[in-house]
Amino acid sequence: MSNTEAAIDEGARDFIRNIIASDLKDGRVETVVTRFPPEPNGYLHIGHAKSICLNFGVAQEFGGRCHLRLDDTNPTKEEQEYIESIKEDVRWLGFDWGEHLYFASDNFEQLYAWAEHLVKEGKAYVDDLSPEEIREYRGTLTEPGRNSPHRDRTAEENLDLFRRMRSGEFPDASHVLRAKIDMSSGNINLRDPIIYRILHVAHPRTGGDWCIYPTYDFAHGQSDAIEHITHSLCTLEFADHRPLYDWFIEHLPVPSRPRQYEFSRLNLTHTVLSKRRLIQLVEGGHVRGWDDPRMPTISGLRRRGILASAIRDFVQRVGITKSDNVVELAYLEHCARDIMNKTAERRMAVLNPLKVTIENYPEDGSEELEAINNPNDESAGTRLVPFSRKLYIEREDFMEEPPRKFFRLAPGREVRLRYAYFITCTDVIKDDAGEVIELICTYDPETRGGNAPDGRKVKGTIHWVSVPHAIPAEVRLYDTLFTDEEPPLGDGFLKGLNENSLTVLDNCHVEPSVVDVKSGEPVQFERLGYFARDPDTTPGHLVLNRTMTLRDSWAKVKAKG
RNA sequence: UGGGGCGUAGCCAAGUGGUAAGGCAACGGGUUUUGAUCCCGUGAUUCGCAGGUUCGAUCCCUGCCGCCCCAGCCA
Repeated sequence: MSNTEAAIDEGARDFIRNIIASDLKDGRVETVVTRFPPEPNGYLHIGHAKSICLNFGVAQEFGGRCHLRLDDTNPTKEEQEYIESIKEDVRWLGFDWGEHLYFASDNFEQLYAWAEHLVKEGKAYVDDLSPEEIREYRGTLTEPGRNSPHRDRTAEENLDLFRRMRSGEFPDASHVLRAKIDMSSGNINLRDPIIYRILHVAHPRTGGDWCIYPTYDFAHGQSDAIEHITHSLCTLEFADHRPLYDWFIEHLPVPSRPRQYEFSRLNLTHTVLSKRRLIQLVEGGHVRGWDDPRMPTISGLRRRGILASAIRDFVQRVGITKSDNVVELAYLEHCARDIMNKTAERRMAVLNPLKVTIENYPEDGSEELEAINNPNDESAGTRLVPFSRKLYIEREDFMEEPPRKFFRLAPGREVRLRYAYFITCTDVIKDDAGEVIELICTYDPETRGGNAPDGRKVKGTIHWVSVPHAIPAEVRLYDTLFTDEEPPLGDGFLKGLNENSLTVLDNCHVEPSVVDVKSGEPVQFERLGYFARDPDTTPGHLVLNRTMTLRDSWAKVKAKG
């Protein structure tokens, strides 16, 4: 049995895959063709990742194909920069559209011809009502609309007017082309929807060729039909448009009959997932750009260090349904950690240094100790980490007056330095302000590698970096972009911004091998979390992003007191 | 008060007539040279509510309640 046959047979995972499997089984569809149709008016975010994984995933599973189509029908909002970022993000997520890169604007001539077809059939008319009048005539949610006084123009008159719209004779907003459907429909999309508007604006791809542009409703379904899309998957807010989508397919001589299915969009706690609001964060300078590691954009998550496989896993686990949902950020974090735990190599780094001198270690001595790169993957091998008399340890790993259950270093207490030796704190040096600035310790040479031949145990193991070998680094720590699970609604959402979403640490020290860390390949700093090289890194200045902390049960113990 | 969609544990989500999968979170416990990972254990007498059909209903019927979307010449 082929993979495709298996996919058809398998109890599919969601209602859309069920529909596709049965369409394939019944022979209603021979090859499944889907498409991911973003508008190039902003960067893609994790909500789009859900749609990308669905569309490309379904095509893969059922042996079909998925197109990338840019829905570029509104030149007032769209830009080339966004087109490039969309392609990059889809590719990075691991999907390939092959030869099938399309633009709605590729179809402008055909769409225009179809619009004329509707006009000739008496199914569309040119209206010269003002935007305000059109709104008034449309009625409300509970009251039907009224027919426009221009609704009954002859086909000849409409054709003439429509052609003059195209030729540029009229100013913006003076005329529109409307489908003639039903002004009293309970579905407002059917109250003679506008299908062409005049926009004297240059288009990123067609330049100055057009001054009239089709609306989403008129361009989308027909583009689907032209590309022979079989299953047009979109989010729930388009469900109301489906009758209109079907109306055009029925009344136009289109080459295929795609069907639209809707699923619910993804929502995540502690962030916002609408382009309108994301663009405000960028343009208002509340973040450092679309790819700021705090952003839920694909580019932000990538820069943060989150792996594409983690995003795919997350999206798959969350599932596809029609119910409204708000997924906890913790779920994404779990997926991110899960894959990094298995793949990320381990290193040591000290973020908030406290100096330690090993009194009984040779003055100018040093040595290299073997450390395991990934305890979950033996094939990752080992590396050598330099050790010497002067070390940095984490400030948090020492307490002068430790509470119960604190297993780390304290005066007179012995702990293990990971992969190195047992050390005992013998003295604490403070500055004039009483601040601890250095620890004097002794080490037990018998414990090299971290085990005592006499079988004695220590309660704690802490990480360290050798002072003379340390590489300085800037480390950026991130917290949620918004303080609360659900940011305030509407334009007030900026008030919910977390003031502490970014912390920059500029006195960090990492073991020498960290300079080889490649961007896009996060490493785990033992006991601290996962970190990825930031593109701000320069030859003399290493910049790291904390992708994700490790789970921290000590934090819970500490919180309880 | 029009049209469309949805309501299964804190969150996500299977199941759709035979007596409530799974994941995340949380909480216990074990292993551990990362207080990580890993492993084990703990949750719905109940599926928005109320009636009805049935030997039997989360699943079928009726009514009600709640939430989301739609009145851009945005997508």
